[in-house]
Amino acid sequence: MDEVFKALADASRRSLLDRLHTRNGQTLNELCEGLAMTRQAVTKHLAILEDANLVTTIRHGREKLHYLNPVPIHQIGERWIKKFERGKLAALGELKRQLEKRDE
Amino acid sequence: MDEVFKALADASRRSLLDRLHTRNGQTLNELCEGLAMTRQAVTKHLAILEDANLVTTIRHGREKLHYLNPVPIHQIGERWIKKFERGKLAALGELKRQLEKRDE
DNA sequence: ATAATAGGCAACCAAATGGTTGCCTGTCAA
DNA sequence: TTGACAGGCAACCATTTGGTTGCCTATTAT
Repeated sequence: MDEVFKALADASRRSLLDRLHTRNGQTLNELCEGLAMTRQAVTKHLAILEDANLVTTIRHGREKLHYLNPVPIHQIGERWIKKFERGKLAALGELKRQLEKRDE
Repeated sequence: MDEVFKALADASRRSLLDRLHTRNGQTLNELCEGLAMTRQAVTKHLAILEDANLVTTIRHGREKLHYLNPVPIHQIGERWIKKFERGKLAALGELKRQLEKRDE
């Protein structure tokens, strides 16, 4: 889980996920197009995404196709974010109370 | 949004949010209890959480109370994670197809 | 008044991060 | 078969990050 959060912390990596979300199964060079980064930098980002299991790759001849794996993202939502949904209203209510009694 | 992702990338910071989730409105020293970190390290983490608007503070005499703000977490879920929910099954189906034809 | 308590500020440090350049390997097409 | 293309490896670099120690300020309680 920690690896996923760390992988998602970088905007370049999130935009790579976005690119795979709009078109899945791209090669490294395709993913590089239009980015202000060298191919090697993108390789490193993709490696981090792969380690976090957010991207799966398949070699096909000399090409390496990259596929988005949405499962860890889904798990962050289910296992982590939902925990903070419960009691969200309660927390906000408490915060409001505190803010109101600030000038005591 | 980027600040929130960056703030959530660190396990210590996530555990501080957890602590505030179980008991809201704690002081700095309370949040330090039992952690293998100096008070100053915790201060820095809390500052990052505050910059990301994940924590709000209220001075009360010489004490500074820390309150969890669950809104940015909720937004990550709504604005970002949900985007990847759509088409999740499609993506997995495509991945499965690719994996199956791997041995051609 | 004064000591204890809660927190803030700043300098410093090692390690991790995000990026580069240079070169090498494997695969495909002419 | 040989050049072009897709990608991999490794060394190197600057900056950011997560942490420390030392000292200072403000508030509270005795």
